[in-house]
Amino acid sequence: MNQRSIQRQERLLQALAGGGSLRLADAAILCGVSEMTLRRDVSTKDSPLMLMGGHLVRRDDPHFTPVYDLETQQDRGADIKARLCRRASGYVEDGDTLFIDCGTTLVPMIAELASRRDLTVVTYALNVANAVSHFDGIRLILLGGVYQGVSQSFDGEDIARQVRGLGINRAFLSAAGVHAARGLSCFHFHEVAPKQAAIETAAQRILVFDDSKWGVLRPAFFGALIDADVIITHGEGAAGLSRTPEVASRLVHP
Amino acid sequence: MNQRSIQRQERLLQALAGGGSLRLADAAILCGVSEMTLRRDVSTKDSPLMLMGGHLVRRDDPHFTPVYDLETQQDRGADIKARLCRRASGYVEDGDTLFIDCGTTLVPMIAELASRRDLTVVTYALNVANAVSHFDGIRLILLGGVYQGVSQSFDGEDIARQVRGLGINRAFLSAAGVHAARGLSCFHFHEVAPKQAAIETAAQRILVFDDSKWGVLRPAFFGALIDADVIITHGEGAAGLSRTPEVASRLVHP
DNA sequence: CACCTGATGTGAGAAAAATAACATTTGTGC
DNA sequence: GCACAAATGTTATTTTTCTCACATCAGGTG
Repeated sequence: MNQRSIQRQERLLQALAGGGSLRLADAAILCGVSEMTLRRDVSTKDSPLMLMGGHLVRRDDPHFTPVYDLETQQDRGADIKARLCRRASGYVEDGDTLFIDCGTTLVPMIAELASRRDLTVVTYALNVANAVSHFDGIRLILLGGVYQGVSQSFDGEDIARQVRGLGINRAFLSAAGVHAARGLSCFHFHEVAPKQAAIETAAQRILVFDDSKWGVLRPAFFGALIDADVIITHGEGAAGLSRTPEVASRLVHP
Repeated sequence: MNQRSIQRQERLLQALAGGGSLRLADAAILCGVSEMTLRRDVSTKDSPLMLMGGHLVRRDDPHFTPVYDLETQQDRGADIKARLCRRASGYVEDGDTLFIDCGTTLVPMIAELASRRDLTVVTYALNVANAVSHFDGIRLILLGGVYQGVSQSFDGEDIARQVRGLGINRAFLSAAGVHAARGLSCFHFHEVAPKQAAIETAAQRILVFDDSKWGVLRPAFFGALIDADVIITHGEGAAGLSRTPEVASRLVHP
């Protein structure tokens, strides 16, 4: 990718900073080049922009990334997560206050919550908050702090204290690593405090993970398998757990 | 709009809850109807969905709407805000800690910040946080709390205390109403505390508003004109301010 | 300067999406 | 069951977007 091309894309990226889209024709005028040139810029794999029906959008804008892909579907991961989440949402009851962990695993669950009444969602993840914010019927409490781009979540000094101050019925927990002997781990240390606070205070702890996490260790440990009251997973993970006597009874298949 | 149509849209809305887009063809299969039917559903004015190049996306989000529309658009509002923000960003210096108020007025400024070094942005608005989160180079501090959909911002008990605990160089303030005699007002009472805390603690207070706000009173007052060290506006507002002796010197044209 | 190379522009044709017109189905009241 | 209206499906047509091949331009090098 050449220097000018990068400059142009920087410029467009700035124009799209607040989200939104830019018609290709307008973008071409803005950059003083032809539409074709921009098409070429964007068509490289690692471009931060993509083209959707004649409009430029940020490739990482969650509003535009395809969700489903009913036909082609190499997106098995998303499909599995959706199934796990559908199962997980079965535990939610009207009036609940839910803790929803960071990561992408639990995001599909939010759509399932729309039909419930009088829910409150507590989270420290920006992507979760964005998803919840679209539902007028769900009260959203975001625990703020310093933003951590890698996990799309916030690192606040007293997030743990705030969690303890809320009456959380159900905590939905994700993990980047789940190990029969070593328990639950994640990538980032700032996630440990809120996760532990949620485990500590929630009336029910529900762990959701897909089997790519099974048998894996990540740097930051935050709990043991028996900290979860319900474990929702599939495939390898489910097989492994069912052979683990002390938690086998908590396992739920999607 | 008929009952089934509404049901279908509800369903699709849920599928898109976590953000994302859906190919029209996939959506048609999902709903068990033809593409044409969905097109018709969506083509009504008050549909929550819109069609972009064969993909369904949510319409509701304010930043879905095209940002620029160089030729056709009568989107003067956005253009003016962009100009005001470009001016406002001139006050930012490397290493600053900025407070950025809620609303849409100040969002275009964030793009301008990309070239600065070592910035920290403090905000209590979700839309501002989302815009800032795309820039790796800017540290983001989001003041959390209970989400208020109407203003896309958070209402936290001790947001004001947190603001006072931060060393804010420059506060960029928006207002829904600016009146020569009565000062600065906004729609929602929960915005008052953070705004006042920012006014109180910031080394420099920069007020940005477009002239549709001039001469207007809104229910929640949060400050006086002289609370602003710099006032960036245009048109009627600028004319009015230049006739207001005690603040005329603070006025900046874009 | 002739020559090369990479970037960009142009226009034709292919593909996809939007629209419109008309056919068919579904549902409702009588 | 019939008549009617609304909703949906089907097909054809138009419009827009995408892609490709080739022309042009700018900058460097021997």
